[in-house]
Amino acid sequence: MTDTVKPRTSFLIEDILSIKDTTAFNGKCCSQKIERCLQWKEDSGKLSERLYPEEAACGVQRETLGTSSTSTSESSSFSSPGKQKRSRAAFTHLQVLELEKKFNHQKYLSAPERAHLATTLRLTETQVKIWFQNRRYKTKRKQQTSEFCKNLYKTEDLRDDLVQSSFITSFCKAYECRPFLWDYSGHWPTLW
DNA sequence: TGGGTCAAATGGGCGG
DNA sequence: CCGCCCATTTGACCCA
Repeated sequence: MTDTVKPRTSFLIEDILSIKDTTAFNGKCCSQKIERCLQWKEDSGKLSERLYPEEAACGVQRETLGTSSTSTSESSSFSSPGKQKRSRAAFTHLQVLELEKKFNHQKYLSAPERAHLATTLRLTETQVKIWFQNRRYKTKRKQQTSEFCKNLYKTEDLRDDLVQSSFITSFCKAYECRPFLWDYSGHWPTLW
């Protein structure tokens, strides 16, 4: 895996505005989702099974996961036909703690290691894989942001100016959340 | 209760 | 085909 950083994507205003419209359920994905769902069940084994509402809408029944996902939303997500919601497991503190511990030790897991960790934490292999993926991305983004802000302070030489430095701090936070919204090609960063 | 934030999950693109 | 990165969506939670 390389660590090369792709150039930041530039978006047109229309692109940004259309983002919300791209999330409608796409029927074409159905068979693919069922496949994923079956993979999920395989991953889960005896420990737990979870199917997404979307798959359920395709004729597959859904069960709960052994993590602390709230049951209120679980039941409500099926009460309104036509509107499918995906469920989102909230990992327990212990699970996160163990994942973090492992991540601090190694950023990438081999398949056997992942399987072992998944069994230990009562998670699926997919969940562990995705968690590590997200964690690496988060780490990288944080690193990029701090690097970026360091340069910003340097170039603007505003370390002693309280008002402007607090502006930069706010900007850095905004940049970390949604870097694609900003254009930093000019003297000061501007929204696209 | 609405807005902000966090993080699990999705999906596209890519490389091995 | 699988795992990765990346960007994004979205459910859950928190707080003013």
